[in-house]
Amino acid sequence: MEAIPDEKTYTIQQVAEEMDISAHTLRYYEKIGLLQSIQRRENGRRVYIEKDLGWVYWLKLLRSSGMSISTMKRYVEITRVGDHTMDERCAILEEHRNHLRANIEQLQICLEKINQKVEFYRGYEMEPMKKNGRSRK
Amino acid sequence: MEAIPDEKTYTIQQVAEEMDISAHTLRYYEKIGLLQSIQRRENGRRVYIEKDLGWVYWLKLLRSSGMSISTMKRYVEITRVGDHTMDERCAILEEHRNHLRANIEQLQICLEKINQKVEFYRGYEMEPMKKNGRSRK
DNA sequence: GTAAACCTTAGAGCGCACTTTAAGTCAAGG
DNA sequence: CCTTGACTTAAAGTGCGCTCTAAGGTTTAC
Repeated sequence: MEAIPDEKTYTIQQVAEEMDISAHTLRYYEKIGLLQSIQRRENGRRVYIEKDLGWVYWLKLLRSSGMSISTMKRYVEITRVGDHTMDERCAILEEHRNHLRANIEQLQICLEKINQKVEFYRGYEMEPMKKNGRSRK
Repeated sequence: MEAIPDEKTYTIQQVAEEMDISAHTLRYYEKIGLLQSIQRRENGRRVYIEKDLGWVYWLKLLRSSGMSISTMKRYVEITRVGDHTMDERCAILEEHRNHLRANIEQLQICLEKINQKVEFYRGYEMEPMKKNGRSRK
């Protein structure tokens, strides 16, 4: 699979440290099919190459942006089978992007309301008069 | 506890619908102490008033912005005991706000990278030449 | 009257994403 | 040789935040 003869390789611990992910999680991701074709030494130990680190990076990014494991699995699987799945890959990312945008927007609204509350408390500290009601909607 | 004589009241289902939260979750929140002093009818059924809806709204907001149940509990408990806990309440909100801001920033970075990927796919669809590598860091 | 709809409780179950455990293999250092 | 420590596996366990179930009580509509 690899054409490059002397590519830099990594042990599971090295990947864990470099990519800031636990070795447990790396094995877990491989087991459930998120990381595929991780090479092994003769003794069975995992050998990671740059391409694998690239995947770890990308998977971490998708996870941390809220994509579910099952969606990531779908993405990985169709990426594996060839270039003819570009359309669906794109569609998955676009849908995720929409969720993400909505999510960010929602969080920004929350942030504003929390800010308002903090300011209310700050005002109260200055001048404790009467507690006013909460507004909603 | 209530001075207003004819305040509008709500059943658990009405609250569930109006606030878009399940009746199960309302009971659960009450059980774990997030919703306090919900009144009851003679037959034991819950009666919610505006103030309670205000709390539901606020709790939903905190949850959806990523505050943990246990932090919300702390917030609720100190709010209950009186105005001398304003400082701690404010501190809780400020810390949460910091997390939230960091979180939003992180998500925006993710969004950008996903956008880049989408654009790469789009470019590929136009002109499928050679698959390039993933960049990281 | 009686069936359907809605409420109550305590407690069990679930889905997700890990995280840990147990039991074993292997390689290097002293 | 023996210990140490990093690795392997399958499988069990964990924590969170609900979500559902079971068994029963009450209210409303016909």
